[in-house]
Amino acid sequence: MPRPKKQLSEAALQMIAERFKVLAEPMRLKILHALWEGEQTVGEIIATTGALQANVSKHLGILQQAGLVRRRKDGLNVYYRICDETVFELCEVVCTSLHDRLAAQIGELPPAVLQRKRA
Amino acid sequence: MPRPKKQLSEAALQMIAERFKVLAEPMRLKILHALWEGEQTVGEIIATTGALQANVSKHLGILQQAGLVRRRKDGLNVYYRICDETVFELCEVVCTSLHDRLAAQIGELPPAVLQRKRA
DNA sequence: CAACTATATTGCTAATTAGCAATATAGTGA
DNA sequence: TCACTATATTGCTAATTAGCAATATAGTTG
Repeated sequence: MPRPKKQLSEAALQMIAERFKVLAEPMRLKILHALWEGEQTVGEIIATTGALQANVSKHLGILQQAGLVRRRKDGLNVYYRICDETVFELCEVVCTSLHDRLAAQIGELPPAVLQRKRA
Repeated sequence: MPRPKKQLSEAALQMIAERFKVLAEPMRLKILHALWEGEQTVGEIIATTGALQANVSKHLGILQQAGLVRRRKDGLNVYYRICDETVFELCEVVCTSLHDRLAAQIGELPPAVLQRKRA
């Protein structure tokens, strides 16, 4: 059955795609994940992610530009925190979708009759 | 207050980023939007989107590879339909987030005192 | 002021990819 | 078989970008 039509302009498509693009980098997801539990300094994020300082700084700039994180400066340190909670919702939806898809693919394979090894 | 820790492996981050990457192209969003109301042939999608045949075909291949759409062949035509409804949920969450962000930015500007023109 | 630390920026290179044009493939009908 | 239509694939080019190295900036402390 047909769905109700929703109109989407080229500009809207562009903006939506842009948001997805920001989230389409594993390192940025890693940084967001590091901020899951609360704000951190750049130095802490560097330590958590293992990335180089320049790259972390650039990614944080991109995340801030997209309005996903916020800066707070205190002395020499700069603290970043997530300011758009939909980030987590998006990742959760994607994770569920990926999980369902892989589970369905498993279901299409013949059942594993033999265990090759025992633990 | 700190959130409960959720573990995410590099492989998981990679897969999630990959999904976002597929959605990070306006033309692919346009194709998905065209399929919002139901399945369409490639020819119909070409007409709806205004893109060249080769590009539509390539994008459809990417969307199928990602498990977002399904092919059904009937004679000369190939019908595509969306097979992962989370696509719409993701776009809706993003739209809401973008809307909120822009509304907040408007709120930080001084109020528009004068109308430049009347309709 | 100088020396130090934390973060940001710039220049570069390699890899990815969207779009285009041309060609290939598959299904239909005469 | 041939001619035709719908879709897929391939080769190419231009644009984008992540990561790295080096440098610049800002804040602190002496």
